[in-house]
Amino acid sequence: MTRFNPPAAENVIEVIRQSLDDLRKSERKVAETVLDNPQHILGATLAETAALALVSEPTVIRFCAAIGCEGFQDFKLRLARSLALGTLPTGSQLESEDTTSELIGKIFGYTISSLDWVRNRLDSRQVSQAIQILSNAQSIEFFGLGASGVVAIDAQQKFPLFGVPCGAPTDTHQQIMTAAMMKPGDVAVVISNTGLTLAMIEVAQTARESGAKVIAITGSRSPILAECDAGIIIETLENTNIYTPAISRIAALVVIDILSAAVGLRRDAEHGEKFANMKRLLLGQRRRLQNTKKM
Amino acid sequence: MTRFNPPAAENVIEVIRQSLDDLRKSERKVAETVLDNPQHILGATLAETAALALVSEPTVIRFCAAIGCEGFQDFKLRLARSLALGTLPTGSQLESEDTTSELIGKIFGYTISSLDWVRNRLDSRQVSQAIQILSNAQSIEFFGLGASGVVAIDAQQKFPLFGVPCGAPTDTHQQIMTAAMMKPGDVAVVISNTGLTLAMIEVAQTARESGAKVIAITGSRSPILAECDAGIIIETLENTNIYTPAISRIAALVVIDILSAAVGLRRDAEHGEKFANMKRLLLGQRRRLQNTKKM
DNA sequence: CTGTTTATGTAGTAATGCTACAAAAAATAC
DNA sequence: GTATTTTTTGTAGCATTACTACATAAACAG
Repeated sequence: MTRFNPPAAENVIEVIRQSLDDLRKSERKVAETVLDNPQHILGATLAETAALALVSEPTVIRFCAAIGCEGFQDFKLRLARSLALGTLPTGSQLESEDTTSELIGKIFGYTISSLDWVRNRLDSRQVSQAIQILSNAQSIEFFGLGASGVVAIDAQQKFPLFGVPCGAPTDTHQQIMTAAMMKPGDVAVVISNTGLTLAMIEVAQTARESGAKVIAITGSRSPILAECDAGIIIETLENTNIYTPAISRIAALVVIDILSAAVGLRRDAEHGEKFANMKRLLLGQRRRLQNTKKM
Repeated sequence: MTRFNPPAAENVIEVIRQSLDDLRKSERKVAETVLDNPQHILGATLAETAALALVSEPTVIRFCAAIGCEGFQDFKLRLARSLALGTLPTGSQLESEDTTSELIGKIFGYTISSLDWVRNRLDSRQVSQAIQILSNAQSIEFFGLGASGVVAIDAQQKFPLFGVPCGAPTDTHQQIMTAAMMKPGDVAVVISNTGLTLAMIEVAQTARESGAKVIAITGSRSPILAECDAGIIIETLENTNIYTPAISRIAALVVIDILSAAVGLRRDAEHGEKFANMKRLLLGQRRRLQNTKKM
């Protein structure tokens, strides 16, 4: 009776992909048909789906049961939910005739669905490894150029909140100097979307030679990983359109959020209380700025 | 026959809310029932929904038609899609026992649904106004501190791609100086999540006195708006949890994407071709960095 | 090759969504 | 205020749809 544990679904599409091997031959035909064009299945009826997969209707139903759904209807609902994110960017080619509302919808939609895509491809083991290293860091330096430089600066603003002193030098000379001055116990986080930028590869090498641990955050399985102790790959869907928002930097910011939250939670017991004060100090800063104003 | 133009749906829940006034009495009962507990309707059948709203089944169907759906099934699918975003953050309180996978899921989920929230509350007229001003700018200066400073730097990296020279001074003294040196035809974009930071208010005033147009990007209907020619309010849901990702900076980046894309599209005819070159130059820059390396 | 298990399809059933029509309510005209 | 039209809502029936019991076919073991 029991074939395998029914995967408690959240993202059906992902579940189907993972269950592919456990399915029977004709059930797999259904699975492939669904994966091939999920959007179309949404509009289709049970009979149509069966015809499309060249199987009988009950097989489709058994397929639904196999992936943990109550029935075909339930399956379609879950599918709709999964597709809500993945579907958003359809027809999101920006056009100069677009109204502002359309532009807002398209760019937000594209950003949201891209983030979903990134999430599904993020390797939690890579992230765990990075957290492990960061948790034990005495100090952290973030390195990046261009858009990745923005991410580095952002990270440098977040981590101190959890009791880790850190920096983010912005120009290549400062970066190499800082990397050269690092010492065992320190951690260097090198951010490079392409992973090809030579200046960044060099920073990674230098930091490592100085005895620091090196973590890379990059957009693909790129050369820079060879110079690092841990690497987080943020896979974004390439989009050649000029006006397309650069999703990689936003995805990287979210990863920074994850890392800082994880490190923060680990240090919670020790530094948790300090945070409330920090926030009050920041508030005070805003007041004090008024007095030091006119240069 | 024709009652009102059927709203081409995207987010059904939003459509329902907007259509409330145009609906008939008993259709509105259905609408309210759905809005009251959309999650429950997803699992319900047509008959159940009708019973819950104390109306007949055809009324429910007419309701579906009125909000632009093909029928009850179609309505449920669209509802599922809308809810996919809105439901994500449930139970996303971060806990120190969370596994890395859970952490990733929660933070991405929170970010995604927050962006959806922001999108639904963004006033396209405010954005249009900002686009209008930016399109005519001779040069643009972005101002921000802390997390907003990161956004300013990001913006300063994007806009030049579309033919607008710009800057983003980072410390308060540079900011005031730059603001004081601006001239008619220039545009200052002042980014402040709180909208209370005095240094930023001052920058806005100074820039305006210099004859520049001033645009504010802020988190609420805040005092800084009084000093500006246009304002974009990015409403984010406050979350007091320490480790919660700062959604406002990410939302602001998306807004920057929208603004830059819009301005870019407007200048398309003139500057569109230049972009391809720009990208090639950037690639070359990566190579050249190797030679200038060792300080 | 035979018996057993597993996988798939056929045929029928219950229920679901939908439509034609009628009743009721509201609006308008006189 | 009544009559007539228009609009709104409900009733009853129909066509489809999803699903289930059973039978057949395929795979496998001995």
